[in-house]
Amino acid sequence: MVETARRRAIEDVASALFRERGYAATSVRDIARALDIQGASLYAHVASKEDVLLAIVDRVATRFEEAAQEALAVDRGPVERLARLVRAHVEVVLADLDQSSVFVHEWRHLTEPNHDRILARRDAYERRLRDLIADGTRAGAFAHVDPTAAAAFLLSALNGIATWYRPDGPIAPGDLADAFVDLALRSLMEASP
Amino acid sequence: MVETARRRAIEDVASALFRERGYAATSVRDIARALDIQGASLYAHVASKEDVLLAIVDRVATRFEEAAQEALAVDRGPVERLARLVRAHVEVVLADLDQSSVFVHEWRHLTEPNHDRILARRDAYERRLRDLIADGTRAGAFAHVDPTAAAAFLLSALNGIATWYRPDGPIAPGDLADAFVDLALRSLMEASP
DNA sequence: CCTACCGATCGGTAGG
DNA sequence: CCTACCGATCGGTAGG
Repeated sequence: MVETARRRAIEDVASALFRERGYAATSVRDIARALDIQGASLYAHVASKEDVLLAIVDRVATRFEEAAQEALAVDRGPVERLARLVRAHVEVVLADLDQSSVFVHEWRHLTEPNHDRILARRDAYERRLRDLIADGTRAGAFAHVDPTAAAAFLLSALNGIATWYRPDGPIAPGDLADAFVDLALRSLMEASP
Repeated sequence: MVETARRRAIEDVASALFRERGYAATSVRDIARALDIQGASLYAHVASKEDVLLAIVDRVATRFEEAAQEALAVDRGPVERLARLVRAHVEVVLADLDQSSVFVHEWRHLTEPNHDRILARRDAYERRLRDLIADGTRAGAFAHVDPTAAAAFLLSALNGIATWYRPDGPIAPGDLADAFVDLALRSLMEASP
C-alpha cells in the first residue's frame, strides 16, 4: 500500500473523524462522504478500516520515538534530559492534535498482531521515561518518587493535551510547552522548605 | 426507571465492557450475554443503551462533585485545599476503575441533552480546580502558572489513573494516592533554589 | 472511482 | 425474561 496523495487525504479526514467520534463509531462511509466519494471507492486506496487506523497510529508512534531519541541524545543531567523529553513530547502532540488524539485513544481498537506491536512500543517509551526518573532520583536531582507512578502521572498529563487543547483558545502553543515543562519538572523537584 | 438489583448488575457489567471495548464497540447483546440473558430481555430493565451509559456517567459525576465538596469544606489555605481535592479525586477514581474509566472516556457518546449536561458539570468541576490554583498563586502559595494549563495538566494526570492503574499491580492504592498528592502539590510549588 | 450487492450485526419493538 | 422480528447500517467484494 503506497502512500499516495489520496491515501494521505483519507488518513487526514479519518484522523479528524476518529478523534471526534471514535474509531468504532466512525463508518467507512463517513470517511468517504467527507471526501465526496462512495464508501466502496475507499477500498481502491486502503485495504481495510483498520489499515487506516494503523497507518495513523504507527506514524505518530514513530514521531514520538524519533523526538525522544533526539531529545535524549543530549546529556547534561537528568533535569535537562527530562525538560527536553517533555518539550519534545508536547511538540509532537501539538504538531497534529487529530492524529495524536487517535494515537492516544484509539490504538486499543487495533486487532492482533497490530495491537500488541503498538503496545510494546508504548511500553518501551514509558520505560525510557521511568528509567530517566529513576536515574534522576538516584542522582539526587529529583525527589524520591515511585518512578512508575511518576511516569504514568506525567504521560497522562502530556497526552491529555490532545484531548483538551484548542489552538484557537487563549493559550499559545509555545506558552503551553513552556508551562508543561515547568509543571513536569517541578512535580519531580523537592519543594522549597 | 427504578434502581433494582438487576439494573445495577446491568450497569456493572456494562461498565466493564464499555471500559474494555468502548461504548460504541459494545453491543446490547454483549451486555446481555455477560448476564446470561437474551439481548431483547435487557429492555425489560433499561430504556436504551444510552440510558445505561448515562446512569454510569451521572453516578460518577455526582461522586466527584460530592467528594470535592467535602474536600473543599475545610479551608486551611490553598496548599491543603489542593492536597485534599487531589486525594479525594484519586480516591473516587480508585473506588471503581471501570465506572471512572467510562466517565472519563465514554461520556462523549451521550447525545443531547445529556451530553451538554455532563459537559457543563465537568466544566464546573474544572473551574473549581482552576480557581483554587489561581487563588493559591495570588496568595503566594503556588508558583506563577497559567491556571488553565495547570488545571488541565492535573486533571489529565488524575483521570489517567483510570486507564493505567491495575489493583493487582505493584502499587498499593494508598501509596498511589500519596504519590499523586506529592506530585500534584510539587508541580505547583516553587522549586528550591 | 462507480454501481450493485453480500452476509452479518446493530438497537430496538411486539406480544406474550 | 423469552421468541420472533423489524429496518437500518455495518465492513467489504465483484466486476467493471
